[in-house]
Amino acid sequence: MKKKEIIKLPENTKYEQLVNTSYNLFMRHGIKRISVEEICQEAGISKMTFYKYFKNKIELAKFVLNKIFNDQMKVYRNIMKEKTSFEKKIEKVILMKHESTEFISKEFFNDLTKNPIEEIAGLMKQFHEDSIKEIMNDLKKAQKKGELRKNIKPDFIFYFLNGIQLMAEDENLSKLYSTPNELIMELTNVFFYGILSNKNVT
Amino acid sequence: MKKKEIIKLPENTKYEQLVNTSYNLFMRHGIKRISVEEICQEAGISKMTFYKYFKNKIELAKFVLNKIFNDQMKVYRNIMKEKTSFEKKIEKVILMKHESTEFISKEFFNDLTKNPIEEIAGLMKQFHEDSIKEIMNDLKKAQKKGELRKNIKPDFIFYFLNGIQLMAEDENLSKLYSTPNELIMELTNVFFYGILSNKNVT
DNA sequence: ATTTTAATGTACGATATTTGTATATTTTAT
DNA sequence: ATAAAATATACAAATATCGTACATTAAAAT
Repeated sequence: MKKKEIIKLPENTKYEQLVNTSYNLFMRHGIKRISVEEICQEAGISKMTFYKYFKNKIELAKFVLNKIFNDQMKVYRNIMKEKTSFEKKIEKVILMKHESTEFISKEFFNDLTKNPIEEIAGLMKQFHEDSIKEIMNDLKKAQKKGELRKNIKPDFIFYFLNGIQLMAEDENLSKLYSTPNELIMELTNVFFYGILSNKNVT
Repeated sequence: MKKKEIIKLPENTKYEQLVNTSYNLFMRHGIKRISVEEICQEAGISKMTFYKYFKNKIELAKFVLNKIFNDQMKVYRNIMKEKTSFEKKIEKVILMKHESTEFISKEFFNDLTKNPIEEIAGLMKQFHEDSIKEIMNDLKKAQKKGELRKNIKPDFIFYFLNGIQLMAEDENLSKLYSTPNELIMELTNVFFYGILSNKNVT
């Protein structure tokens, strides 16, 4: 007789405790530095309970990252729904991006880019592509509405966005900034404001 | 033929690099979480060089803590030398204490109190006693000058200060505050302002 | 009250990481 | 060219972490 496969998932206090504390710990110290036992201690649960909900630390990290990503995209979509100018929206998005990465420590960022755990790296790539797709869509719409220069090819924008991602991962470039946030902020800034339709350009 | 025992210590770039980066890493993550290799990588030195200057991580940590303590005491003494009212000085000291612990992460604090490495704990105790002694002295002086209530026994103040230290280490008390800083701030506040001479009291 | 279920604590072998040192190589200054 | 200082690499020994098994306790359901 095997054990039941169905586990009542959410709304569980222990479960939420686990997710929340690991979220905080990961944010402050990255994934590598945090041990399962530390998470359990901090969350006030036993190790066995941990392994009931998550196969291992990586799975938990993936879940947490998912949460972060989805939360961010939710905010992004809400901003895009607003009825202000495209320029204002972009401004807000940049600000949002900046603020949301503000608690993300250098070590967390490094865990995700420099010495990434294989699985996590894949997840991050997925997230990146998804967000690119969605943003691209919005950009195309904006272009049609004349809020962006018409003479920029969507493909160019796509590769430029990828370039930004790569640049953000370049440690030589990173060295020029005291925090990853600064670099990312700068890059997105250049990206968005650099391609904003000049009022005199067709 | 043994190697020379004398090593030219300071002003060395590598040496300073080592001390500074470890200071930063310790502050952000505590001692336990940081490995020697990580320090070396971050500082851009080899492990061999590390072990030339410091016997091990603990010794380095002790050195760094020493530096922090001495720097703090220097600031304290400078404040005490000023020619304002005792009340104002205390205010400044509290502020200084608060600010100096502001970069000290929760994890660093925990390393020093909750699960302390034996040697480090001893050092911290020493620091604590030294500072108590010095502060006590200043308090006695202030008492003589009538800036503090005369009817408080120095011994009481001594034990009260110890009590503060203990309270700061009590994790049940800590839970009431989001950061250790807040708790410490509160405690010192109560201590200093609670015993400040009421203008109507002899 | 008794049974089921869920959570915990302890212990443990298997891995993985970290430590501190030895050795050979490279760099720097003289 | 030579000596002194720093580095890279490799490594055994010590530690830490992982994931699981088992016995125990706590809570919930019957």
